[in-house]
Formats: sequence, structure tokens, C-alpha cells
Amino acid sequence: MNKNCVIYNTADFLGKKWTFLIILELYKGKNKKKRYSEIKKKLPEITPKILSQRLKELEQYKIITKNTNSSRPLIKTEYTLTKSGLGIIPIIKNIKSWALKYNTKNKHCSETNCEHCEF
Amino acid sequence: MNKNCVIYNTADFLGKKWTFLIILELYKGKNKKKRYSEIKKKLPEITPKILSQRLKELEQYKIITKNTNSSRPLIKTEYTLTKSGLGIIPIIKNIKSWALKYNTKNKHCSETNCEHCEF
DNA sequence: CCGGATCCTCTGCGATACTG
DNA sequence: CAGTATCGCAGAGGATCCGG
Repeated sequence: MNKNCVIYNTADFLGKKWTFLIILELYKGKNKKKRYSEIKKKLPEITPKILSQRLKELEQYKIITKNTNSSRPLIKTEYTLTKSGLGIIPIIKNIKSWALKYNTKNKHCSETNCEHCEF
Repeated sequence: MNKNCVIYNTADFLGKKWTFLIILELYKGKNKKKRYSEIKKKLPEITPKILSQRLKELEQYKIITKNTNSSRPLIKTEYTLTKSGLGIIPIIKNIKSWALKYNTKNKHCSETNCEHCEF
């Protein structure tokens, strides 16, 4: 294992707190896009600093795109997953399947459309 | 999303630095088990404190098992993946596939048996 | 009101040294 | 060999503030 390894590099940013959950939030719902405040509402425990930090990182990695609609006086910024970002969703699905199979707690989470995960 | 969500709980420990890479190291090779010092050698940048910390966590989560063979004067401790831990390997495979598909760098990493990833 | 930035605190990580 | 002890620093948590 060395620094040229793709797993090494990917684990470096995927293995950061909140990253998975932010990507998942952007995927939920019908229109597949969310505003800063909407993500914040869905993940109440994330702090504004970390959220904007993660969003910047994910934008740099081309996993999300930021669309600013500056129709005054209200600024609406919406974040959407790129094709690359959408590719992470199946990984999260695998993680959920794994957790349901081996985690003895939270058996009340259903495999799909869980009321807790909303996924 | 709330605290009963399995994804939330799983992301909480999978989304920690080095976790993915430690699990992967335990899977590599023929005998599927490694000693503390072998992991350390394969992941030179991890510090001893974090390595033992992660190993303890993973043991608590029943993702690895610790086998201590106290034949003095040398203590031999080997770590192996549990069934649950083996279940994470496909997830890592997905992450590698994703990275190879969307990461424009490191295209020299092959899909399987990469010389960098050894995976 | 929205999307952050700023300040401060505190836990977690990194680096080196050392022990049973 | 398999870790702990100690210390310093970066990143995460919490509250408040600010420009549009």
C-alpha cells in the first residue's frame, strides 16, 4: 500500500466524518438537490463550519456541484451530486446492507425506505 | 436521519481515519491474518497509538478478533477478520471500482491485483 | 431570513520515547 | 513484539456574528 493507491487516496476523504451522510442527504427526495440550510436541518448535529468545509471539499473532488442563483434579494445556493457523486450511492447502499446483516441492533431499520434512514 | 439509522451509526466508525485501510490489510495475503507489526509495516504512516486504538475499536465492533499466543518470551498477537469484517471487503472493492471509474489520476491502478493496492 | 465566517474550546490525531 | 506515556497540533464542536 502506498500513496499511489486509489484506495488510499479515496479513503482519505471518504473516511472523514459526515462525508457519507452529506452525500446521502443530497440523494434523498425527489429532486436530488438541497440547500445548505436543508442539509443542516436534516443533519442537526453537524456544525456550520464542518458543513461548509465538507461541501467545499466535495466540490473540489467533483462529487457535488454548487449552483448559485443570485436572484436578489435572496440568494439560493443548491448542491447536487455529479455523476461521480451518484456513483457513491450504491456504496452507501452496500454499507446499509452490511450493517443490517451484521449489526444486531437497529433491526427495525428496513432494507429500503427506512423511516430512520429515509433511504 | 436520526441516531437510530444504521447508516448513521456505521458511518460513525467506518468514517474514521485508517479504518478502511486496516481492514483491507487484514484481508490481503494468503492466510488472512496479520500481526500488529505487520500492519504497521504496511501502513508506515499510521502511528502506534492510532493503530492500537483502531484495533481495539474494531474488536469491540466484532469486526476483527484478536488472538494472543503468549509463548514467552515473545508475545505473538494475530488479528483476523470476523465474518462481519469480511463483509466489508466487497464495500472496499466497490470503493476501488468507483475510484477507478471517476478518478482521473491513478489510472495505472488496475481493477484487480494492483501493484499499489495489492488488492 | 440565507449562507456562511469568526472565535474559542476541546477531542482526536501525529510524532517520538519508552516499557512489560 | 506489542503496545503505553507524553506532548504538541490540527480538526471537530459550540456559540455568535455578519454581508446580501
